[in-house]
Amino acid sequence: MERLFIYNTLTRNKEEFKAINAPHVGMYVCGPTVYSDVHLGNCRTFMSFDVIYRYLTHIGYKVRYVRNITDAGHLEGDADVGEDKISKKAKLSQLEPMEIVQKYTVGFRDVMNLFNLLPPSIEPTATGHIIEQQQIAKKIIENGLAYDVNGTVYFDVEKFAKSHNYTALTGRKLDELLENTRDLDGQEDKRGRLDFALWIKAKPEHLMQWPSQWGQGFPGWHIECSAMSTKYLGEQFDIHGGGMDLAPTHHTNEIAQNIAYCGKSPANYWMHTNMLTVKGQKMSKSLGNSFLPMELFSGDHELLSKGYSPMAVRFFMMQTHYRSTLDFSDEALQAAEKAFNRLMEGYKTLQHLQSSASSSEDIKALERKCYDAMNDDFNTPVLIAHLFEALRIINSANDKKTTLTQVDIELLKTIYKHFVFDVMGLKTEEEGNNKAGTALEKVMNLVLDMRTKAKANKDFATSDQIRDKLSEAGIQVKDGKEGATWTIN
RNA sequence: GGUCCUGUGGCCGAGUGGCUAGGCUCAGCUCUGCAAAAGCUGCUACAGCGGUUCGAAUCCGCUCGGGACCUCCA
Repeated sequence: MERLFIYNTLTRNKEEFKAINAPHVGMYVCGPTVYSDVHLGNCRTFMSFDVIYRYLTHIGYKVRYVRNITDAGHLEGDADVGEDKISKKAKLSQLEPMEIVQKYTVGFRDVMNLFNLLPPSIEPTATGHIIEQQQIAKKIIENGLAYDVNGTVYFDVEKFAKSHNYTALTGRKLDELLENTRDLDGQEDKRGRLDFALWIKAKPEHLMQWPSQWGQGFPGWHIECSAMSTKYLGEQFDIHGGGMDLAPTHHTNEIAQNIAYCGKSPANYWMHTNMLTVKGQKMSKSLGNSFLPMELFSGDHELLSKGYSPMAVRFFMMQTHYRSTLDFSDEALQAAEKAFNRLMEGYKTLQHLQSSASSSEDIKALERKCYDAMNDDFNTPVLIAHLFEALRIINSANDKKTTLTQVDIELLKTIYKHFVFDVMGLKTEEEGNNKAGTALEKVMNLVLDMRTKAKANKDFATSDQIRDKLSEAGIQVKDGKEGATWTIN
């Protein structure tokens, strides 16, 4: 198996990946809160973990990938006192909370599908695990690290910090956190300013609430992940992931909960993806600078000159390492779209490449470089650089400027299959070639054949007319050594 | 204000001590009836100042700029 190195937020270092129970790997990623459409920033995180999931699988691991759906408990506004985000939206829309959940869950899955993300092994919901969350809260109280005040259960951070490193994930100093935490209204019940809720008492008008030993209420945000990761992956598993913005609060609290619950820190490797930015600023709903996937596909956005296909966008994201910020712009998207199309054209060219007795290129070494790139903390930009080297070789061979044996041609096909399609999850756009596609293929062969004859007769007026009219129709003719080919622009 | 990250050529974006990333754009050449496509070549950068070193984009310090988190957030 490949030697894989992963950057671990816990140690701030790249470490060799060792699975607890190889070849099995448990991976938990914090999923979306389904109270509105997912924006592109969210998509980037899930896409990054999709590649991680795909690569782990590709090199032979059996991965159980759990990504939750947060459909309750997530608060609007200030910590622990606001309304449930989903309830709030439901009231505005005159809908049942679960209608909101259903609508945006379906929408989320549709978008993930368009971006060609593999579905996780398990996609559990917070509302489906109320009992488990209550049990964890109860156990933490028994262990003396949480307390119940008027129907709300708080985690005692300062008490926990006496015996454990509360800030292990971020390396911050507890004193500084205590100093810098603001006073918030409605939290008089808390003993410490860093304490957070495991279970929250519901007001009568609160739409989503469940009975508990502390009265009617709903779960705090962080506890759902503790409950679901423990249930499906065990008290300790391999990888826990999420966006970088979750590390200081959500993940820090999650680790504290797990330790308080069972004495064990849940994951060995914590992975965090960086933010998608617009003009240097984090894309987020609250800043109002977010893009919806559909706006991107249609081009219906003031910052876009045109629409972009899901695969062009996916390629765009792959060009940047997951731990770097990625700035989103029309210009960068156009460049990515072009590069992506060229890469995909290369695959077509590869299908009818003629072999030679010997190769002038070392394809095996190229394949090795691709693995090395991915083994180095999933470095897709470097992988892409190598794939463009492969593309150059393919095009050169097509121009008869380099030679390839049949074995090397097959190896190039394997590289494409493994890295472009399986690992990066890209696919050709015109999938689903139906009857119309086949018919077009035949028509184009006929038209290009006629043009070739016209050229042979030096009837350039006719051949140019065919080329120009096709161009107007969005079909580009490319003359090559072996005759003409075409693509739809 | 505190903590942390970051500043690469026209644009996007890898790279952490010596050996040209890559993509897009632009210019030239080859091929071509012409064009496109493709290939080749060129534009060879590392915010500024100082230091460490035989040698720094890469390490250290300072200055300036950008960002994240500290409050819901992928």
